[in-house]
Amino acid sequence: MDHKELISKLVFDNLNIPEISQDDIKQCLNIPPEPALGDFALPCFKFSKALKNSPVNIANALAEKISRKALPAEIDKVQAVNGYLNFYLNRPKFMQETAERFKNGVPKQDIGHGRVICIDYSSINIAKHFHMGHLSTTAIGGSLYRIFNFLGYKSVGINHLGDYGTQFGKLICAYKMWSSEEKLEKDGLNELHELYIRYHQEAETNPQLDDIAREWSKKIEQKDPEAVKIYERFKEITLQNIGKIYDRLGVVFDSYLGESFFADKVGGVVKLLEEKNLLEESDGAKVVRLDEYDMPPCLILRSDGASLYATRDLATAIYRKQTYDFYKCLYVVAYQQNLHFKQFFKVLELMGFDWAKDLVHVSYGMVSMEDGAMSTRSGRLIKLADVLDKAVEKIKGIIKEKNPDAQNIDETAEAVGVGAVIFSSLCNSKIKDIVFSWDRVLNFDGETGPYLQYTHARCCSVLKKAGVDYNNFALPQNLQDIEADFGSSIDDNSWTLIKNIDTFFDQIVLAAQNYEPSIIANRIMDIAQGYNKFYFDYKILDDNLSVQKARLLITLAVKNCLKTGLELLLLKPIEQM
RNA sequence: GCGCUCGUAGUUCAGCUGGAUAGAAUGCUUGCCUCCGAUGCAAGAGGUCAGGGGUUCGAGUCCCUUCGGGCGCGCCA
Repeated sequence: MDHKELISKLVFDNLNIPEISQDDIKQCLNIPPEPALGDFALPCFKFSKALKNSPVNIANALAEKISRKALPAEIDKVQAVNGYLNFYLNRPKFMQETAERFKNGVPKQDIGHGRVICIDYSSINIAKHFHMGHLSTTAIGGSLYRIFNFLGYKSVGINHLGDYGTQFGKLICAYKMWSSEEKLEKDGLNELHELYIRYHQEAETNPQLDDIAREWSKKIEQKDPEAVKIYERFKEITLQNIGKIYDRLGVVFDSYLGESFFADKVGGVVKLLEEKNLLEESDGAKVVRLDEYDMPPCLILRSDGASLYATRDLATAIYRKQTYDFYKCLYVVAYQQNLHFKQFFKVLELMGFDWAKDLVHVSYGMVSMEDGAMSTRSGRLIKLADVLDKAVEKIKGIIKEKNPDAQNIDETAEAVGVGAVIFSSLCNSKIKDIVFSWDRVLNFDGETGPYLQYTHARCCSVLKKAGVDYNNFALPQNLQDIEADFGSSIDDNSWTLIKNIDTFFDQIVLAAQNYEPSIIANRIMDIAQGYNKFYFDYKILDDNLSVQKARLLITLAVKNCLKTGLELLLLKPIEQM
């Protein structure tokens, strides 16, 4: 029986209000703001009317009545304060149970039962640099991918490549005029980036360029061998470059089917829309009216008959449902596109697909620069690779300074530097906008990734010193038969720490429900802070082996939470740094 | 103009279905390594939870309204 169940039963048995059930009482239970006020509290204000008495008197009477009989072993005492009925758990017992429960890792429940979660994330554009604006979708999606797998779902990562559109005609036009395979070979994505910028500059004074570009676009669609060859080369260069970044970030994809794949599959969608009588002509274009739902119409076909973003998204969603039979399909895309997703989800629903309700737009805030939005076209952007490199370099300096004898400095600096950047992107609510700042992204003090990794390494270090084989969760011989004594480390900090560990799994579930990795980030931050204070307050390797065993078990539980949490946030739980 | 969204210490942010004295981190000031990793720990200072109404025994949290920032609103994605 869990504590809420136990406590609500205790109260129910002593409170005689016919219209209030044990379940109602359970619902009312909450957690006091600080440990000094107990572990669970029942506000008695609601009973005031029924009992025609003041909340203070009710709480006092309940406390007395409950305390008169013997309390269950889990509960230490019951106290009434200002109309609240406060319950105090037995700390050593609870700490022991929790630490034992987390000894072999974070205990898991299978909530997913293998159901498929499609996650459309990162979804980069061909021929463009991976810049800071792309980090959120990649980090959030990559983290959700791991979170859902952890919970027993089957994640399917989809990189819906931006590989379709008129910009590729422009790029080929620019390539033919100003570039060559030699230059591509040498400068790769940088060359493509420069061509893109140059094209837009020159097109302003030379409108003929757009005509040539349009020709090339048409040639790509008609599968003209030369156009396709050049275009495929652009794609190859992009994927090579960005693959390196994905490796560094630790994100994976199960599919790279992009827009071009779906561009010639929109016919079926249009036909279906016509059959359902949803399509309407308007100013030469074909639209689905959504007035009834307080939304502007959803554009399906341009006046020249070409498909649009929404059309291809409809085709893509149908394809994904057929291919993966997903339980949910997530789109990790910035909030600018809120309306687009609302519209396209609604259109799918109107088409009669009941699974439209399983599509979720996971929207997040945007990253901008101090002087405005990032833009590839104008060349105002900050490349992620540069940020990662700078972070790694700075970390390397810190390690060399503080821990000159460290092993594998390069490897460690890579894990910590990259981790710091990822963490900065995952630690806040995803909806918040971020103004990029070098100072902020390169600050490693306080609530940062390095702090978490440091704390994990610190745990490993103590455990190792004590002879704990933490990879196999085995205590050393000399502690095996000793009874752990938790009684000597039950202050409020240690207590809060253990309670944060106790509910760690629930937080992971909450993070999944809200598609919000920052919930996990906040929790492991609390655990790390609590542990660092614990570490300072107590000697882990106490001479008294019973005490030592208890503290090692707490350390192991902390380590396991940090490891799992870090991994779910794409950070590496390194063992020394 | 309409719609969505955000507004909490100087700054960046937490704050579970409404609950007790609003919490961290970072600036800043100042302590702590003869002891398990000082990338650590602690103390001080810093708040009209944007303003105003309302619902409630109780509002940072819910409702209305004003102000301010961001985003979106037909042939881009």
